[in-house]
Amino acid sequence: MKVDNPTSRDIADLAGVSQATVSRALRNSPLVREETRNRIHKIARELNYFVNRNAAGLRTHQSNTLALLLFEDTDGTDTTMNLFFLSMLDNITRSAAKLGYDVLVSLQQISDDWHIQYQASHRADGLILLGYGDYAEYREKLAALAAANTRFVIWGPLVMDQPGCSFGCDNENGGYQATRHLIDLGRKRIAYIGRMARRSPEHAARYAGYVRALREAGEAPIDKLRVPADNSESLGYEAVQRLLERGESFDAVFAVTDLIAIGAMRALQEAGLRVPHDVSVVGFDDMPLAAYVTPALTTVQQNAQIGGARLVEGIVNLIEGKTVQSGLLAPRLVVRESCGAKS
Amino acid sequence: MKVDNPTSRDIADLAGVSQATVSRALRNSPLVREETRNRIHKIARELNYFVNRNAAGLRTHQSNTLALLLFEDTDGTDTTMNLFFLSMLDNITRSAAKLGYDVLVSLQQISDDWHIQYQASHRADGLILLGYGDYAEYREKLAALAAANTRFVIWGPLVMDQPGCSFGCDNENGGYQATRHLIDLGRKRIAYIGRMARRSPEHAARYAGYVRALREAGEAPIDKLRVPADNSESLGYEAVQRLLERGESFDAVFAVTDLIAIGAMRALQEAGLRVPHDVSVVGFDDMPLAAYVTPALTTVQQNAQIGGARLVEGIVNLIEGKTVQSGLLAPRLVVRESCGAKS
DNA sequence: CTGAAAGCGCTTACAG
DNA sequence: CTGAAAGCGCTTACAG
Repeated sequence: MKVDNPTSRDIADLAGVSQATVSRALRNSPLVREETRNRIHKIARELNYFVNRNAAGLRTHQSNTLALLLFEDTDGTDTTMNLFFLSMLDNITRSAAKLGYDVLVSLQQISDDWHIQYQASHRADGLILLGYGDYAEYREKLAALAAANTRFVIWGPLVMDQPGCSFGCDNENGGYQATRHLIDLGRKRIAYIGRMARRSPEHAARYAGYVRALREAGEAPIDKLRVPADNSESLGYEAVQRLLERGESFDAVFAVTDLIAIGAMRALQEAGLRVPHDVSVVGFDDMPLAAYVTPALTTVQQNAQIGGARLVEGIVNLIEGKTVQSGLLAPRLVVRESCGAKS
Repeated sequence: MKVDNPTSRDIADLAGVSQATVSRALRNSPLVREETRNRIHKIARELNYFVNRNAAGLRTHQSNTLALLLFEDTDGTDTTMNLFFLSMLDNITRSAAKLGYDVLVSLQQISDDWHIQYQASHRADGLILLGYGDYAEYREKLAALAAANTRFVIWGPLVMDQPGCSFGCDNENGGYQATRHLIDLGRKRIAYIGRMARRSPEHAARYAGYVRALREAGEAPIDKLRVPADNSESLGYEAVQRLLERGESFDAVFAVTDLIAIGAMRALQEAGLRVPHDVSVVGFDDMPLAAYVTPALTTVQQNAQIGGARLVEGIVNLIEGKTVQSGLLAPRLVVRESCGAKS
């Protein structure tokens, strides 16, 4: 009665039916009589039997597995994204489990050789790509994936003509919400710190939202209040220093990331300016740190929960041969202390 | 020349050899003549051919996959662990990739039905278990896994008679280092905030290290300076308040986690005590937040990098039929500002 | 060094 | 409702 590595044939012998019937019963085929089915399930449970996925996969050409490829920034210091990805991972595995998929995780450098092989080797039925990187390089790889008929969805900005299907944060909307919040608080001269280049579409979109909010309020963006900065605390710090040295007058800062915002606050405070009394600061990302800095940072939060679910839904639909529309998810403004809305 | 879903047979036809030779060549068997091997590799590359893992796995009874099971605390609020796990995940996937294994990730509730099936279904060759939870429940599940002949390694405390093989932080040593650091700075009355119950072996071990350091310095632990607290900021805060209300005199706090330490610092500062001038504080975990609080927290850091590598090494050895010894990894004291060692 | 052949454990048309 | 049979794409003893 005890079999070491039971197969469907062992179950069949024990149940006195054919192996085919066992296979049908375990997949809950309506073709099998209920009594028979129950008997087979019972025996399988007793023997700790589980369908051999390799055999099933070989037969059906499916793996019921999604490959999640996480691309890391080359410098490796950007923990912000990692933290966001973690909650994504959490939500992706949950959503995938609900739909009967396992998740294979691989951390990659953008420069790595690419992973057409996940699908070609039947290890995964489709790919989910997460991670920001150099856009130009990224794009070329996506084209290669598409050319190889690989099914994939991307988390990231929606870009024209980009191969494949993507979901991402509506950065323009987020930039708008952040700026609008400052305007509603009566701020008049709002500095922008961050990149604007086409190579970083998410920053560009946030900037576009900033401009839209200003325009809507009848104002124009002020060039002198725009300081380019990559995503780091020290660059945010330096950017504000530059603004102060130049003697620009401003009563608010929209920092394109939380890290930049935190550096900006440090520079302001060192210069004797009070946040938010003298200058309001908004960030973007809602990294865990944001709630703990002083004053607690008001910022824009991407919705990892819905994002993860959408990605899984998207790739599973692609796997099932359905058409999938790219889409954007509206972020949420998290109001804390750094703007003076609460006091 | 273009084949849609090429198999080894397609390669064989193109190369004018048998399918068996293709299989051998692709696995770099020395049996195949070099010239033949190269020719086959070239054709495979041109066709974007990758070995069907299901077929190979079915034949060899291997999946070359590790299942990483992350157990979450039931309350779901404990981001500390999640952050640590993320860096573990990173290191685990890297180490696994080096040894030719993929990593399947699944987030689980301790209460979930357990996953003997990962191995039984040939989806994974072995399991890596990460996550703290109710110890008694945990243990029962481990016994079930062991009974089903599942290969697994655990990240966690080393416990007597625990089924399976485990690697973990040497918490006793960490508690010792933290306390020793305080003693070396001249602190005399060192409070301990954290649990001590047998149900949380890691806290108990940290406490044991605390006691050892005191004893070594010729002191005895003072019962009145010991306040039980679970892992949260507010409980750390309350613990110190209680200490202060009771009028205990103390010049240092060893908090069994960073979150507790941060709450403790808040309570001290609100009471008008200066950290580290009046009271030194050490934490444990080195969560990302630790570097950013004021004063920056001195704490004990687990080595996720080595930890991840050891787990992978361990499970792969088990898979290969080798014997594996459980082991502990010494943590590292990260000296920042909260103890006064730097000033 | 290479080939013919068996077989891993399933799923699913086909036949009854 | 059930069974006999084919076949998914590999790996590997066996034979030469």
